[in-house]
Amino acid sequence: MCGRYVLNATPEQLQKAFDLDNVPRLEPRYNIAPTQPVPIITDASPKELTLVQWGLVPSWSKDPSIGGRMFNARAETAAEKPSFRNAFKRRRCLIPATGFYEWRKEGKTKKPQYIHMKDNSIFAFAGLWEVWTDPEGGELWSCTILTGEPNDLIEPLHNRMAVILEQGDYDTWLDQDAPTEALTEVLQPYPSEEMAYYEVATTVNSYRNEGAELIEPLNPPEQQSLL
DNA sequence: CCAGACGTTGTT
DNA sequence: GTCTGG
DNA sequence: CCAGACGTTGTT
DNA sequence: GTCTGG
Repeated sequence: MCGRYVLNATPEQLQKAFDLDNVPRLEPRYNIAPTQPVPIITDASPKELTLVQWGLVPSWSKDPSIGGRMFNARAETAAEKPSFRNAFKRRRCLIPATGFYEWRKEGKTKKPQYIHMKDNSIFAFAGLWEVWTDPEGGELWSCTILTGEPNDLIEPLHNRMAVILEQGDYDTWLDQDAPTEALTEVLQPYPSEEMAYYEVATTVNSYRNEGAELIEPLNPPEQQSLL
């Protein structure tokens, strides 16, 4: 699954990876947490970044705070669930990232692991987005990250993993006319061979902490083999 | 008919 | 223990 | 995801 | 908004 991630790409990387028209200046982020604003690429405006809250608020919600617990949606069921099905049909998005964290349970303690592409390239989570309107007419835009089966790399860490899209599947995912079969086709576990992970300090546990040091390897000697 | 939920993860 | 907030 | 709160009344 | 449960 995915409850904390990293986006420290340059504007050039973002522009190139997603073929954007223009890219706003973005601070590098090493500790993005649910409820925070995140840049996404929507099917409605695929040539630009859109800032939305991470944590999908269904349009019919009475209380938008529900979004705080809607930061993931199961890929297997999102097309049917009342909270997600409309978004699954018409409001899909790419959520750019350069890495994410998983907390591995070791006895009583949880140790954060930083997972990334071996070549440190930028990638995209498969996401859904939604608009919620408050009684005064103000709009809250939000998104969620789909989860699916883990690949062989992540399987020892967790029984779920965020869905990462192949670059060649971006267009399909954002195509509002794509048939359901084509969509489920692209929601496969990302190839293990292209990914790696290592343990990091528990500093990342608090969302208040931020900075490049959060993705520094802990215990570099014994972790080298994993890189 | 109306009331109440609508979600995921992980753990038991 | 469980909910809320970031 | 983890961290942190978890409550009310009345007064400023 | 729409489905489920009573």
